[in-house]
Amino acid sequence: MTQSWQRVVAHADMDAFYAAIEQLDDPALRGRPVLVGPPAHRGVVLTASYEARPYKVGSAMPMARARRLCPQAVVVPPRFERYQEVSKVIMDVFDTFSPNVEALSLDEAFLDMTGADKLFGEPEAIGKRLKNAIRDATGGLTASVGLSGTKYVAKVASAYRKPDGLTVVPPAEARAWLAPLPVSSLWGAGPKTESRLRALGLNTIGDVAACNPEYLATVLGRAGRHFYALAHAEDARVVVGARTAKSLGSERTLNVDVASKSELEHHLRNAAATVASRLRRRGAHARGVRVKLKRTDFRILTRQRALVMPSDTAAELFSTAAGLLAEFNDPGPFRLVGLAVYDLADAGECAQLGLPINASSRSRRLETTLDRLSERFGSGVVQRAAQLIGDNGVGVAANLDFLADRGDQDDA
DNA sequence: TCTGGGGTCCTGATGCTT
DNA sequence: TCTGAAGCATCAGGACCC
Repeated sequence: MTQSWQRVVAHADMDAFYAAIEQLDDPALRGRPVLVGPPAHRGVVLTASYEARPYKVGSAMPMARARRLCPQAVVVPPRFERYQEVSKVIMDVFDTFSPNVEALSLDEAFLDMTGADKLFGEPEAIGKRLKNAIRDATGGLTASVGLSGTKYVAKVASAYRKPDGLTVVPPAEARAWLAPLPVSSLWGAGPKTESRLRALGLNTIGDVAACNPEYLATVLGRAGRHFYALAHAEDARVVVGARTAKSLGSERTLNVDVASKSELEHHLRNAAATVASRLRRRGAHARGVRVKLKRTDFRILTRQRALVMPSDTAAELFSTAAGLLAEFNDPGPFRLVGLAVYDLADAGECAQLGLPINASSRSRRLETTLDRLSERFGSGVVQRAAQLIGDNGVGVAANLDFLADRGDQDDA
């Protein structure tokens, strides 16, 4: 009975989302092990279909290793635009169930279903209707759904039976239900924290619940108190609807490790163009720029700098990033180059702050042109175009516009 | 054996201001 | 004018999530 439920939280998680879409779109892939991931030398599996999982293949596994474990698997490059399209369909379904939906990623979301029993029935009925609605709207994709009184327990419940699962955990039973699960099921405890907990003799969530909270706090700091609360099925976090991004970035693992300044700048210039384009699409400006380099030993180095004026132009992001590049006291080589912006001012804030449009109309037009070329031809062309524009402004832009319209890469 | 790309949040160190 | 403490902001790195 939902009377004993102060809140009803549902968590819906699509099963092997990317791989399932590939199998939906290509009947020849159905029933076969499918690995979605970059076909390039360096890369990891984004999603493995359930047919591949008996071979111990899973997400984040190096692609080379996955292919060895499951040589008969079909490797499919990701099609993010298609996944976004299907995600939109699923999110629209969620919106018909609750006015308060918190998307966590393309394929999962929390739904606050408190008070919805009159409309949809008991929690179990809500879960069944939600799963059926997703299947109907997508043409056959399955989701696993968990329902409980808190976000944390609903999330663990959705992962409890996969694929195509439905698990309802009444709040009164939540603590006992969590107790036998491994500590790795604590939300926020990754491999490092799991090792630390196990070293303390804490192997299950029940062990953590029985532990002295002061001791946990001493050992793990604030996270210790957080894990203690979760182990007691206490989670006051509410479902939050629309959330705004706090940072955004673009990074690339390079095919070949790079040490030279000019090559690093080349990659930073491309990243700046991508990020600036995304900022403008959102009508946002950034107040800071961060550069990230990954050494060949996988150590990550970062340097950041606040901007004098919030900006949304590739030129300003790049010039700041290039300045930061000089601050790394490491000769490299590096396997990854990234650029991110943080402390974003959205369109409303920009208007409130009376922010000038940073780019002149001329350079703004050039930037727009580069964005169009980047989307159509890739970053190499952008780089070349940026060099050309350095030589000859508006006339070059006009030509690039024309070429972009023609879709003629060679001429560009 | 070989480790992505997009993010968020937390912690400790450091430097500035009062 | 100098000095130290406290508070705060910023930065770099780490851990985590999907």
